[in-house]
Amino acid sequence: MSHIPLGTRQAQKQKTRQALLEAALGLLEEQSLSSLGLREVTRAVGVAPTAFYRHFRDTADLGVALVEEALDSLHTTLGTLLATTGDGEERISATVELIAAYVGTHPAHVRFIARERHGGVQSVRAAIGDQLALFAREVSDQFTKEPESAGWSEDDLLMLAGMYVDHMVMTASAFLEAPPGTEESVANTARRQLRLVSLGRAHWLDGR
Amino acid sequence: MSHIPLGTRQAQKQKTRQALLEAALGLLEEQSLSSLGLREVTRAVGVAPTAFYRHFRDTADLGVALVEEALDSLHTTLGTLLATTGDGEERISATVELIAAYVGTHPAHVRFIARERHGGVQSVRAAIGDQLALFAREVSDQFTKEPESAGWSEDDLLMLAGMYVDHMVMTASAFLEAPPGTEESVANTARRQLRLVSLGRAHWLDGR
DNA sequence: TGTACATCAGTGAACGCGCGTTCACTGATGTAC
DNA sequence: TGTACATCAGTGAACGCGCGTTCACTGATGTAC
Repeated sequence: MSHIPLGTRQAQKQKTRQALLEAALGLLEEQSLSSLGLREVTRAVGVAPTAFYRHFRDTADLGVALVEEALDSLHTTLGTLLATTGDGEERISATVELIAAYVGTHPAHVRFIARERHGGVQSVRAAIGDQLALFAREVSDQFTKEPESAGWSEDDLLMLAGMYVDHMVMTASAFLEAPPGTEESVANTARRQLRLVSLGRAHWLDGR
Repeated sequence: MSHIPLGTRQAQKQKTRQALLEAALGLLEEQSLSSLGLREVTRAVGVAPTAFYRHFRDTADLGVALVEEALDSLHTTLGTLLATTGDGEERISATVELIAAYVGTHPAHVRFIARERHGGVQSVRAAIGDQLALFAREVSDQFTKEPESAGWSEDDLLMLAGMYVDHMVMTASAFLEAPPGTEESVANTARRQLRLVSLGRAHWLDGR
């Protein structure tokens, strides 16, 4: 956030902190945060175990920091998505391609969020829940501005936004798990699901 | 499954095995399978750590057994759901109430499935994925028999069934996380989501 | 610019502890005759 | 029914190991004058 040039000492501290976060993210590819050890992380970075405490209270604390980092990058992507307008087929395709691209550039972040969303560490679960609720709120605010939402209650728009956010996380995770070569099938399913929700949205007020 | 009376020895072995599974399920309320220790489990049951090996190779193996147990009980519930017919509002309400009831009677199973579906243990993730795919297949077979599905491709029905299965798991998990007294709000959201999907289904073939 | 002192990110030794796994065992249950 | 032997679920001691945490430390960076 800050663009004030940091002193050498602070800059080095940030670098170590970032290295710890990245090492942890790597180690979390094949385990859950709940079993991640502080010594594993420092070993991967090449610092003494005790250096960990200069940055985080424990691995749960590091997890919360990872949530912020991961969802910050996702937030940027979401902004791109909301900026594009139009509802039809081309927007659906663009959305799915954006998700695929995000998974391509941030696979470890996606894995982390999908895994720890319902994971065994309460504080991390709460942090992810809060962030996703904020996303849903943003999506719903965008919906409010669209003509398709005329006549919708605030609650219903939030429900719809929540479905899109959930779908985005599920789809991102599906891309991640997809065996090489099957990504197009995941994309195809994701597009049809979005089409279905979009149709539901279009007829939501049909019976008044 | 078997109703042949077991010998005393085999019966006792089954009892211990069941106790290990139940103790593990309890311990998994506040951690992930990835960090569950074999000694924790045997300690909770009151047997020697080495007794564990008479039943499971390791905790991942126990996890796969838990998947089978958990999804077997869910399968029964799903059967009830598929047996009831009709599409409108009353079926939606019945579905959501059935999910709520299931969470009430099997909270630990729900937590386990939601947590480990994207969890850190590959074999367990695969087992859950396989079982949920089977569920989707069953739901889709049921859809095939319904008049509302006339004109639908097999793939599209499977996509729809998958959305229902995913929604069921997400809703069950939401009930679990819901602070006491807020269950009705979760139920209300779940019903509106089902209504949206149902509307999408009704208009799927509108443009041919 | 130079000097004296304060700060603090990272070190490394040490600790007690619980882990997973091995092994030879025990004693109740099961089986053959 | 009784006896002799086989099976095998659960035991308990022992092991080496990596864990999280504490503590006093070092030495580069930052600050006051």
